[in-house]
Amino acid sequence: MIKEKVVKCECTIIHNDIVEKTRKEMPKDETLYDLAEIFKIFGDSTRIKILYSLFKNEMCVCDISALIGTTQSAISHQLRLLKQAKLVKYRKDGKIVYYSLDDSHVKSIFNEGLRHIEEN
Amino acid sequence: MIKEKVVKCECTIIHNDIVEKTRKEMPKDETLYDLAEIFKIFGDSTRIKILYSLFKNEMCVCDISALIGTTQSAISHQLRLLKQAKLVKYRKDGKIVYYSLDDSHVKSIFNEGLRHIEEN
DNA sequence: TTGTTATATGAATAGTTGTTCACATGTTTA
DNA sequence: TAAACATGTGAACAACTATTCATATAACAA
Repeated sequence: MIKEKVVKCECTIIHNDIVEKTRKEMPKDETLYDLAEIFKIFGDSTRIKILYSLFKNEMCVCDISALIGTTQSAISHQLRLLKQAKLVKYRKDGKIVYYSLDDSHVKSIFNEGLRHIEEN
Repeated sequence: MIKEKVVKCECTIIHNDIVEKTRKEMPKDETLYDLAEIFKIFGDSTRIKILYSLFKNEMCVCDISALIGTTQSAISHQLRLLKQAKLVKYRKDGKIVYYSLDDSHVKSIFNEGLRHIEEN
């Protein structure tokens, strides 16, 4: 016996019109990937805490780790990701590095998220 | 030799006033965790695509997998997560299950995210 | 210069997660 | 009833990720 099961498309398109209509309305794949990338950044409580820390004041790495209660190293690693995502910026003053928010949408995105939580 | 290095707090709080002020303004930890959980859900392109699929019409599992180009099984697993996060709801019609959006904030959150992308 | 402090970073590790595969469940149809 | 079909789900696996540890870098202080 060569093959016991017939290989078949496991899925039948039931509502072809809706599928095609929706396909045309979808943003292009690249956009959706980028969108997922940004939310992936927000999907970690350490990073959320870092961003919240910076809502009103700039802070140095040391301050942030003390505030959040995590290793300086861990914070530094996460700040690198936030930098890459253009969510924070920094300025150096001697050996101290001050980080601050670099995006105006973070607050509104967080607020929308909070509203979802509150309703559930 | 028992210990070569002296264990020390690796971090000095430099700006104690800012740290304390910020600590008081932070949402409580539980809220921040919940917030991260929601964004974690949005942080996957398959789930983003599913949610976008449902922006204008309800769709059955088969339609969604055909549209997105992923296994029915993978879609089904992801729909479970979206259900748990109360982002989608469903209705059954015979053996067909129709899914639809169950949250009014998804669109505005996505739009804010898109605005961030457009600026970078 | 030497020691100290603030921050960055590579490597290793443990934990998490998305997909696949095989199969179960439940519904419809012949 | 048996076969076909839509969907759900547990287990396994591969890929990814957050933290830790050790150490590097760079600026300052003595």
